[in-house]
Amino acid sequence: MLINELSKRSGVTVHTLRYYENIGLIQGKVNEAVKSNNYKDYDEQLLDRIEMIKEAKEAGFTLAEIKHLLDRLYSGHFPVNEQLQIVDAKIREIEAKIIQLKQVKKLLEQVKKDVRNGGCV
Amino acid sequence: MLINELSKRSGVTVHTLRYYENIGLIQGKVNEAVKSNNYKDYDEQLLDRIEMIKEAKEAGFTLAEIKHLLDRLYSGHFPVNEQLQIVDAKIREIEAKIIQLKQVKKLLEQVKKDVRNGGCV
DNA sequence: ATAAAGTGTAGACCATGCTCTATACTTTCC
DNA sequence: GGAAAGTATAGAGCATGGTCTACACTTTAT
Repeated sequence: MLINELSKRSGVTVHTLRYYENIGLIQGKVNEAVKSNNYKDYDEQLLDRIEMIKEAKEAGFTLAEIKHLLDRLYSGHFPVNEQLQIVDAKIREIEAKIIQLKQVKKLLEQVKKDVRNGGCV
Repeated sequence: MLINELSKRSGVTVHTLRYYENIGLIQGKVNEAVKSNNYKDYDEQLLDRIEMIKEAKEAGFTLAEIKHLLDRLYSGHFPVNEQLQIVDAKIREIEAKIIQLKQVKKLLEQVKKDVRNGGCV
């Protein structure tokens, strides 16, 4: 599909998709059969990849981190052990973030109690 | 205390503290009794405030959001109900983020399984 | 008294992650 | 065939959150 369709189906603007392509996060390929233009073709599978990008972004990972992770996972040139390590490391990072968030939540719940009892914190 | 001490005790650089002061996140007050300089004095309580800033930042809140939250909580000029609402809203945001992270974690655990079974994802 | 260290303000600069503009070409639709 | 819409590339601009430099002044230590 062309970039416009990818944009519509992924919900990511054409501008942003091009930005992603610039930093190597996604990649389309020019159809060699067509010589009149160098329009890029984007694979269906990119939709999954973009979904993962979105999720990971929401989870607080930088685009550089996401690129690194996806590149290695999709490359197939890395031993399973290494892939597992990468995924495990990310899982541990996420767990750490969850713990962090729970702490903040606890802190806010304390603030809530204080507000109820004191008025001013 | 002066900014250097605040920096050392909070673990935040002087530069960053000044940046925080510029955007109104923290505030020192000039000692009116001293006329030879306009060095600012920072209250002990700021240490708690800075801790909260750090935690909230880690949790993914922007400085603007943190400022807004802290301003309102520490102002004392808002009815308790409103304060509770603000805190509750933040707590709900955090809960949403936790859920998001758990989803990503699940996704990664799926990836892990795929890696184990297939080799290539 | 003088050097070193600290303080204040202003503004430049940087990385990240977009977002938009300009330019030029291609395709599509009427 | 000609306008409208789509595509590509390059580069400017923007918001956030710092980070650093320059400059002028004050305080502290020797």
